[in-house]
Amino acid sequence: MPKGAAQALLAAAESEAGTRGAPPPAGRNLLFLREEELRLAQDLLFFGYRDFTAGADAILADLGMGRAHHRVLHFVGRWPGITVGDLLGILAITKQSLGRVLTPLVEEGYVTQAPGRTDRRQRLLSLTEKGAALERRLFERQRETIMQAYREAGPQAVEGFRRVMRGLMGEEARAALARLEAPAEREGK
Amino acid sequence: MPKGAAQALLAAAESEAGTRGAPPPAGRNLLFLREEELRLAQDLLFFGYRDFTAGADAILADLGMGRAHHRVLHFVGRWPGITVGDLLGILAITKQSLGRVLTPLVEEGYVTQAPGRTDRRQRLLSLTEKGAALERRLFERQRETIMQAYREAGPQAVEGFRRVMRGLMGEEARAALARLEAPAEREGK
DNA sequence: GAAAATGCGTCAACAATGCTGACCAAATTC
DNA sequence: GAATTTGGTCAGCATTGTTGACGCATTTTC
Repeated sequence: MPKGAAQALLAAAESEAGTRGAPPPAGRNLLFLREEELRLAQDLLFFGYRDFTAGADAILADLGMGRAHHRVLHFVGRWPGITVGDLLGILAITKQSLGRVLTPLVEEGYVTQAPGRTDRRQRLLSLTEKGAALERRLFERQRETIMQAYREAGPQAVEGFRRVMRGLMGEEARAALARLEAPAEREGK
Repeated sequence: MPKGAAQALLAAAESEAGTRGAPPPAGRNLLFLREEELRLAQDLLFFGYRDFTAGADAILADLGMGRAHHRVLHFVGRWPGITVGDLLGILAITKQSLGRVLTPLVEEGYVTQAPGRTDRRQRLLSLTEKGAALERRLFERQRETIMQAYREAGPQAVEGFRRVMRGLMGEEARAALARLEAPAEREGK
């Protein structure tokens, strides 16, 4: 597909998507282009996500862990002192599924649990040094992948990537992300 | 970390990401900002991909299928007449894993197999009407998600999204994607 | 202060989707 | 005609998700 066509395609998609109102041409062909564009997004997400996770997966496999362990390490590292309930909310899995990876992580000394100060039923989760070290190792691996993609694409593309990815997320994920990005209000509220 | 700091962090990351050029401060701090930026990418990919697939997953669950079935429907639909070997290459899974979803899809009339014309060992895969109908239903569901994200983000962001996602992919995935996007040379080569 | 709700853990069973290893049949290639 | 390639299948295993049902400690509510 020549570059000009891609540009036209974008413009057409945009105009039909609805801001300005230049009446779209042909119609049938335009519909095809739009569909092709969206199918490309499916492809990109499949290949991109798979390869993004591949590096960390390899490290984890050596330790007898899986992607689920990484997620716990990632989000506990991102939000130290998080409660089990909040972690369940972020991951959107069941307590049993989380338990299967969290319990071993605690037993093997990657994660610590501390009783909540205001509510002693809670187990506030944090990474141990060992856990932080592993998380960092996994991060460094993914960092390479992301940095390369960011460098190749350029800063403007990065901003666009962020905007689109945010748009793909549902309400709950956006809320969770907002909380992750504003780590101020943990203890208080 | 006080709220102001988080704001400053985001702003700084933004300015470093690129357009305006106030020279970035400290350096140690700058390294930290870069890391935050990359961790955000991890978050975005996790939440975004999960929610992107959620809609189709729900439809599939009703039919007793999973994401793996969808992938087969998607890529067979995208490349009618694909051989089993090529499909294995695109999905990057084992023959056994593919067989577990492909065989039922054939048996239940979603996918047809035709012996290759030049090489009769091959089974050229295509969607039946039933298969195309299901694939379309799944596509329509994801289309909504993507279209909304694209609309919210704007055409420039879409281009950036594509560039970054491409950058995340490894060599093999890029090659596979290139073949998918240039569906001309199927039979011949 | 008793009752209800909440936070967390656990046992048991099941499903989807990866994997390895082994082996077979048909067709093609050398 | 032997070796290779393409595809299928059986058997077993691991990860990670699911329901459903309890149990315990603690907090909240009446």
